[in-house]
Amino acid sequence: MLKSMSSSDDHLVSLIVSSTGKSHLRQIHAVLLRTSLIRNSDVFHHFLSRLALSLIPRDINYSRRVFSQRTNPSVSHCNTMIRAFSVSETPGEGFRLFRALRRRKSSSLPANPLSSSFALKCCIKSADLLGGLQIHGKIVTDGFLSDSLLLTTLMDLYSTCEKSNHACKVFDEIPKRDTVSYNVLISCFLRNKRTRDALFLFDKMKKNEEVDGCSKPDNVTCLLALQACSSLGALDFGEKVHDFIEGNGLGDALNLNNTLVSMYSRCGSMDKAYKVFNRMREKNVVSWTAMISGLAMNGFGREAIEAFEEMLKLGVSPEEHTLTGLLSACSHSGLVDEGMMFFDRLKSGEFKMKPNVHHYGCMVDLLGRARLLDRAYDLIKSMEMKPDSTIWRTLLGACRVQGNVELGERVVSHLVELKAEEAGDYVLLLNTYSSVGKWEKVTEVRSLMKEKRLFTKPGCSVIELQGTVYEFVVDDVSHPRKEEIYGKLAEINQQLKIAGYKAETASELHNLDSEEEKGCALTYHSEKLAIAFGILVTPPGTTIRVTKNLRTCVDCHNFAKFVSGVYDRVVIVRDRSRFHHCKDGSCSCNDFW
DNA sequence: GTAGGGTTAG
Repeated sequence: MLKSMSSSDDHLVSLIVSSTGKSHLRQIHAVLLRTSLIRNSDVFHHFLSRLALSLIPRDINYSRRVFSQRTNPSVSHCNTMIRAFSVSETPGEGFRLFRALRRRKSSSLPANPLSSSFALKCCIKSADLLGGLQIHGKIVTDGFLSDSLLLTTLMDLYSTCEKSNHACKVFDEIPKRDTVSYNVLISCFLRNKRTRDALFLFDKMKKNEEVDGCSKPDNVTCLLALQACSSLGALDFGEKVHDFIEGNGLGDALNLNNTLVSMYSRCGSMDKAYKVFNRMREKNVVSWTAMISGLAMNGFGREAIEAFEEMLKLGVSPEEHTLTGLLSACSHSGLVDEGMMFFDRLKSGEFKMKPNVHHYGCMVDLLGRARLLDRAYDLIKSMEMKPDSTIWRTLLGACRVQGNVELGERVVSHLVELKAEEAGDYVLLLNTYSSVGKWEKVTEVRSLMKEKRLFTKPGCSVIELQGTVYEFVVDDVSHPRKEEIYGKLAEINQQLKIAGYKAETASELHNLDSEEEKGCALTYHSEKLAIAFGILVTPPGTTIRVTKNLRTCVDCHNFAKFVSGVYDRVVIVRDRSRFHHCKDGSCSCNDFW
């Protein structure tokens, strides 16, 4: 049966949907109440939708009031309200409304997949796993398990709640998986640190696409895959994604090109980053920032400054990220005067922004490297905003390098105050003590760490060979070729010793627990294992690229330098904060250890 | 326009 609507209702509806602003809607509301037209379900729904969803800024209180005045809301009315709550600051209310709706046994309101969908959105917004599990139960009893869209939303819920295994199970149950469901799972893997699984899935999509034709990677997939490559430093895989982008007509997408520039930089391949950047038909501030930050990370400080100046010349206004890249370029390349000059210009308002916590962080790093520790401390104290733990850690790192015990202790007390102490902080303090021979203090810190039950994060290094990513941890024995790898490492150690390499493990107490247990047994850091594996399985002359999750230590840094000379290989190690391009026995980095 | 799924470039 077609619903007939009188011409005046029609007029009213068009008035509602074209209404602008809250006062306008209030007037309409008054008319609706006066004429009793508010009782008309359709008219009411149009009004509620406009009020709850289209009006910007939204007024959830007004919507809630209007909704509660309705005596017999329909499923659609409830759905609109649940949806409104899902984008409000009180998503929990949406979930409660859903539960009330589904509990109303006496009512004849039918189960509706959209109710579940909007309620899931509410749970996603508030990361409410329990609520999500309840909705999942309802989806099963309501018989909605064949609804792919609904299941995709459910996956997103599990992803948000860090339950990637649940998300995988739901994915397996989706009757018809398409590009979006794959993308949700990939983003779930990225969010939950299952980066290698994300790449595996990208490959699977490409293969499946030939079979079913509806899971072809799109620009979102490529963006996610490139992010995965960036975080792993997986250059070969990144190039495969790049080829796919070019081969499928996505080569002009600005966001993809910007991400490509960033990916190549973060994989240590500045020439490829440059190539993409230069070929871009369209560039925005993000493109420039990606380039500047990439140059900074790889130790090309002067080039980063040149790029920044060229950007200004072209009339592109920098953003906060741009300045972060620029200042970090100065600090990483030891360009103290330049860094200070840019920071002064930033403070003067020339770039139409105020320095943020990241900008201050770069300056603390810069001053720390310039051995101006007290100035760095004063700078932190002068900040308008509250210094975060990262900024204190930067200073702590500088204290360790320069053996400044007194300031190091003070910095740790700030971290304690912030309730942000980590094992790594105490390791830095401990190393500061040991660098000046305060052994009783070293023991004290060790027992303090035990007392506080602080454990160091395991170091992990990855190396990619022909698109496959291999992962190593300290003293890794999980690799099938472990004997060969350890054999190779022993050989490398011998060769390096001849060349003058001396293991330097005393100053870096990176692996406290095992070191104590094993006495003086040899401990192999993950990056050494990864480098040895690379030497073992690649032909002579091949560049070795290793990515590490933590900062690399002095010893491994020296190890990489010597390997580059003795084995005539370019060794590129990316650690948590920068690149070490080692060639002919020396490193591009400016870190003075 | 009474409707629902993924991305937040640096």
